[in-house]
Amino acid sequence: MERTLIAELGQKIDQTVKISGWLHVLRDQKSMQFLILRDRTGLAQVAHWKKGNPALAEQISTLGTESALTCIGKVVANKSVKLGELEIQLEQLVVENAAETPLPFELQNETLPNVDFRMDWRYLDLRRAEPQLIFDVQTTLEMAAREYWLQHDFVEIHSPKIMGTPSESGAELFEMTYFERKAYLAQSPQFYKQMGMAAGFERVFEVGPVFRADPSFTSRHMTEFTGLDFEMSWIENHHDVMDFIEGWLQYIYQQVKVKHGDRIQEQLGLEITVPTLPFPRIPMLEAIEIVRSMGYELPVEKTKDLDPGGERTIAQYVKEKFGHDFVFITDWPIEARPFYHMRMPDNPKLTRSFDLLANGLEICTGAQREHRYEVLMAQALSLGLDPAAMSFYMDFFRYGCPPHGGMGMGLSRLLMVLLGLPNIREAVYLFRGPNRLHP
RNA sequence: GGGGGCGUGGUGUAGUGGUUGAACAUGCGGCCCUGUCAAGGCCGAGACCGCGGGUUCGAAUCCCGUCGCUCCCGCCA
Repeated sequence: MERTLIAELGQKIDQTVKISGWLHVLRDQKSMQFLILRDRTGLAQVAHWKKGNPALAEQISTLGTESALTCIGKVVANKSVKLGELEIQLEQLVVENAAETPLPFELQNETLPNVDFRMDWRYLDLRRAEPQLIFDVQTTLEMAAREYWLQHDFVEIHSPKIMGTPSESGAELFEMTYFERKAYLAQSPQFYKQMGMAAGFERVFEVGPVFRADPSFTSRHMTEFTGLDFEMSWIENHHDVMDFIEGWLQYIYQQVKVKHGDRIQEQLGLEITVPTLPFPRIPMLEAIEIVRSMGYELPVEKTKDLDPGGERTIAQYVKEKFGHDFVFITDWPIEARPFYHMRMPDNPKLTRSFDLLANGLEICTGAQREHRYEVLMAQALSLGLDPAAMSFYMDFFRYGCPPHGGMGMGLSRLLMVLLGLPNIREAVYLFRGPNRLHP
């Protein structure tokens, strides 16, 4: 017999069906047993009259909640049943995998164990409705991101995550043994995305793992995460990149709202707001002034960028002044940016770069890249870098590399902001942090 | 790397110096209940209060150390 999904039971009244799922609740009474079964589409009541089959009744009594079951029985309409006004009269039960009792924690309780304990039992934690929604949303988010990229002629790439030389700073790299040599886990696809520009792909994107060896203990950092990256050629400046990001994010929000808006409202009490275009853009030095004028005290050493409190303050300003949840902080001073960011032609102290804050959280960094070989070389040298150590990268700019720019965004950070999640651990399938390598 | 907070039955909490009552919720086990549906009722098991040391007549409670978790800062996505 073919399996029927619980959501489809309404169309099967008076038919005998097979449903499979987890024992959500067992109500074991004197003469009746009610098994609430849960599959990915919903909950349904399975009823069993004990006297009809005492041996089966005894077996049911031993079942622990969360056991994996298959039930065969007749679907009957019954107005008094609160779950869809129908129930299944149990005829046959297959215990596919009994759950031991007690469970490590109660999945359906209002109060949940702390995050760390739930991470130990993540597969059980994920059975709850909220995580199921989160990952349905993530799937839609990634799908929408891809669709938008494809509609705009991007090529998908998969760059290597094992690197022979540290890219960029080198401080936050995981080192590994690679046969007889040392190698590093990529902390960004940055250089390889840019190679796509030198390769004439014109527009590339990548969705892939990113590794950071930072011992960061916060609610928004991980040592391994999924990066959403793209790079595009023939731009005028960094505003072209921001223009693209806006449209891309708007499309993602629209898709999520259409597909999951009701569930998100129902389960998280959150109304998805599709952002309007354009997003506010504020140059960094102006942002610092605004934050100061609002009475926020930046740490004295912060003259070139904002601290997280400053970011939240500017986000609050933008929300009040423009009613917007997003803001681009643009034109960062060179001190706060890597050597490959292009500098302003009329002000070499500033770069053609930006960060994107969403509800005060940094979710994205981007820039126009310096594509002129001599200029790039000079910028690297002026920051004390050794271009020879990354000659493969410098070579990209020797034989006709177009002007280009792009950005990198954290998938889980975006999901966090989108769904108002308090901790990035809730927004990732399996969390990796300085103290978390299992499961 | 720096700082704050927390650590009590499986889980979530209460208790913050005093007599063997460490409580509550939930889960677990048993019994009861004519179909339940956030089911309900009764009974029961389950914690030497993270670990080590100290102060005190007396420590879950105060102090020191240590480990674990968590949040903030730094760093970033």
